[in-house]
Amino acid sequence: MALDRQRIVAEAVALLDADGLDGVTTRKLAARLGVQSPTLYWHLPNKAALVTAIADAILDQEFGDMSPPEPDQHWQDWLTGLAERLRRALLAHPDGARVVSTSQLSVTMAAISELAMSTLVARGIPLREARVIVLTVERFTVGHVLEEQAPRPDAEALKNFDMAAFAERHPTAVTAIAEYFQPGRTVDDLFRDCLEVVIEGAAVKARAAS
Amino acid sequence: MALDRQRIVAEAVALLDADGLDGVTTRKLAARLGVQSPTLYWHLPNKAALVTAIADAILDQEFGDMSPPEPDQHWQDWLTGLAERLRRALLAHPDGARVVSTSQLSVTMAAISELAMSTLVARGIPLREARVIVLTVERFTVGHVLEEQAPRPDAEALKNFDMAAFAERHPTAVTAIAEYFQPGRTVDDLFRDCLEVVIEGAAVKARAAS
DNA sequence: TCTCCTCCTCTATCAGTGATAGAGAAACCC
DNA sequence: GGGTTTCTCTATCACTGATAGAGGAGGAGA
Repeated sequence: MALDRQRIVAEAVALLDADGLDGVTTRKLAARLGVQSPTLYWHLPNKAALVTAIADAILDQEFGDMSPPEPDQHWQDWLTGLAERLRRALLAHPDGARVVSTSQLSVTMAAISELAMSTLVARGIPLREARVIVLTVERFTVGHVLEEQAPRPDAEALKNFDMAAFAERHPTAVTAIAEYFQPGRTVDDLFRDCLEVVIEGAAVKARAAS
Repeated sequence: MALDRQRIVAEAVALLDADGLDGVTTRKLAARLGVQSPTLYWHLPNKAALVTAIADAILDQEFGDMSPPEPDQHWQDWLTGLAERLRRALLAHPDGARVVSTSQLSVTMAAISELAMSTLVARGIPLREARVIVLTVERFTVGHVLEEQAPRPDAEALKNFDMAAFAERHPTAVTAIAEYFQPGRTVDDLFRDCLEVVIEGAAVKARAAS
């Protein structure tokens, strides 16, 4: 079982799943691979490269097959599906959004952007607007999942937190969150609702420009 | 010059400006304050609390005065201004977006959300839609600035990067970026264009719901 | 067969990180 | 003045990413 880049990255993803991004250390990763930690530096220049490789692996899992929309499918629906797949990819691993937002220049992310922009252009949307729309969707999605995956405040922090005072200062926000906890509603619905805002705006912009 | 929480945070922001988030270490911060590093732990429970305090300080700088819109101002324009102020606050310091997205439960961020949601509700938008719109704007903005502040790939990485092959694989994206570098256009314009997409969608949703 | 060379992994070590234990000074209260 | 609280100190821990440089294993060529 030779040690190569691919095996390192696969094990790094497993370690990410077990211990989160802060748990991905060169020593723990090396131990899992039955090797000493400096060995990794023969295969990778540094840890940032490892994180980028993890990001690509995470995205590849969901975007192994990337296809443009069917001819009869609205680009809005197709783009919505793309954003939902991106979110699914990020949620599939602890700190997934942090990993992808930390990584520099993921080739899979670039491929996603290329496919999305060219698809929109093929539907008659001018290049500039296509880019603006795709960037908006991508950055919103990453920002949203980043928040979804933010660590819940620990018990200690909650004990020092005056919920009553917070509710008094932020009545609208607190009521809104309470309203959201209606039976049957999940975090997926919140994302879908927010994404609809973005896609709706994209449709308006596309109509205005083409 | 007594050492208190406020002075610690102020110096931490100065250190952030000088060395970036990774440069904010307890030892360097303590040295700047003329103190030994364990002293900080009497004033702060841990480093996460420090980062949250920095996030609040950064946001406070731009949102010291928060005011609802003038009676004759469209909420769309007011919300656009709010998002632009948020972006300005994040861009004002290195890794500003990373700091805010890392921080848990910033009170200033909560105040911004409360003001924005209550403002939209006051304009007749139902609570649920108001929350969805505000969350979308906030998360898009953080996601966008996070990308804006991502470290540029270093010279070493660029040398191993085959630009021609990349352009061949991603013709639309590369052309779109080139188009963006027209004289007179700046990164501010790109943000404005993307934000317009979100706000336009928000207007559509608001009309449909109220 | 012997030698060289490249590939890959090793040991040893570095400087730096967040954090804790516990001593001790200073200031304030009774 | 004695006791207590408030704050800062020294010493140390376990752990991090990273580098230098030794050395083994295997193939290539003489």
